[in-house]
Amino acid sequence: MRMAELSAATGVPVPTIKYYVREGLVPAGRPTGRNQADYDDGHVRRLKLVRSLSEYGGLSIAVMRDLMQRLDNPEEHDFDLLGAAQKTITEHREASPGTDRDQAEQELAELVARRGWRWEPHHPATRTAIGILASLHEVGRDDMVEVLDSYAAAAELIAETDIRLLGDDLTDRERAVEIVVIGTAVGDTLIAALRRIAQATLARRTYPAERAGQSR
Amino acid sequence: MRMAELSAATGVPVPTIKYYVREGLVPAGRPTGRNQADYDDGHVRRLKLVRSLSEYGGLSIAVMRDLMQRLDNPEEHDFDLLGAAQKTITEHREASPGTDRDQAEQELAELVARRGWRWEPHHPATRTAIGILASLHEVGRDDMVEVLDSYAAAAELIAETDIRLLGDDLTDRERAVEIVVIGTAVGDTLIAALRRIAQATLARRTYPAERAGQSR
DNA sequence: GGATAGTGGATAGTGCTACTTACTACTATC
DNA sequence: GATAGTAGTAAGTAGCACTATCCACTATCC
Repeated sequence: MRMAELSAATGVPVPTIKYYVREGLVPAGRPTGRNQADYDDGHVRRLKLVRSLSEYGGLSIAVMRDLMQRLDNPEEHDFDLLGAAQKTITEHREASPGTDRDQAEQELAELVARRGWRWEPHHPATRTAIGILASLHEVGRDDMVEVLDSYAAAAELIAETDIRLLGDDLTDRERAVEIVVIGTAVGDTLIAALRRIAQATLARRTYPAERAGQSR
Repeated sequence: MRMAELSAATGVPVPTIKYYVREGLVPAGRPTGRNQADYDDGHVRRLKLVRSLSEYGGLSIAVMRDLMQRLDNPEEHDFDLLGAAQKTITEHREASPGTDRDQAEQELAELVARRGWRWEPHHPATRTAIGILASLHEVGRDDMVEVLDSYAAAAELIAETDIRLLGDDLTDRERAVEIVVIGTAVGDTLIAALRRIAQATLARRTYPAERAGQSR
């Protein structure tokens, strides 16, 4: 397969493919001559993965490069790989200074204890959650912190599905990482979309007729 | 309150506040002289809202300007406002051409019917969900589409909490929009974070010891 | 009462990201 | 043998979210 065919098979413009190869997101083709190379289904697959992660997962080129280099490096242990993959796509944003993060941290720790989850204070997701809780207090939305348990129950339901999807077969590295990465990054967007659709329905049910939280 | 105090109260640098005022995200101060103006708690509050939405909600300046201008316009009907707010923060991304969107659309419509939700084919969240489903098929993750019902059940749980939070009192416009906007935008990130924390726990339970999907 | 730091308002510049364009020397194909 | 395409590389671009600099003016401290 030549580059034009690769481009046609994926819908990604040729210069963009060149850019991705340069950035290490997609492996180079197998050279067949001084200025000719051969691409295969693996390239098509990888390219579609990159597009999905970028379009629906919102991952940056730099994050994806990290991920793909880990994936292409056979030295990396499989289970570290999955954990690392999960952490890589969880960008940690520290709370703005001046915020009361201690109270938020304690609230989250208590929630984690109530649910019987593991408390991992340095996990980027933990740091993000703490930042959000602190931020919600700042903005005066303490009521949202109070219903945290409801959100946590839903999150656990989602996570159970995620783990079920991963299954037992972790022998295919590329496949396993794909499951984790797509499931997590694209899954976030999917869940957000489903949430909005459900919201629209429930809003109409709660505030019927012209009172509904819907235009028109 | 002068600009330096407003900056100190919110942690937002003075030039950034000026930029936000220029962009219409924050109303100008009440002028008290040729080059002096007065800011109050409303400005502090608005500034914190903007920061939260940007930092944790990932909203762009342009989207927030839209939102804030709606909020500051007394012509807008309250319930339209809420629906519009929800749609504004849901960026719709159309599927890349060449993808089989018809099949994905039908799958989603069936899911919506199974759950008794309203089918709103033009809602941006619907369009996004269709794009994701098509994309998942493209990447060969059909198994993820199969467990859609589990995700939808969790999404409904979240949406029920959202609506409960909104409550009955929709008289305070700014407050109601804040609830919807923060709840939705920041809530997405919060749920994503909780999901990852739950995943880490469940992964360890499913793949114990060194097999856990966690590095160290 | 005079130095100094700060003010609102405006324009221009910065750093970053994700591509695009343009170019070169070469090659497959009609 | 003309033409379109190829790999590889360097330079350019568009958009975003600020940030810096400037201006005439003003509040405040010593």
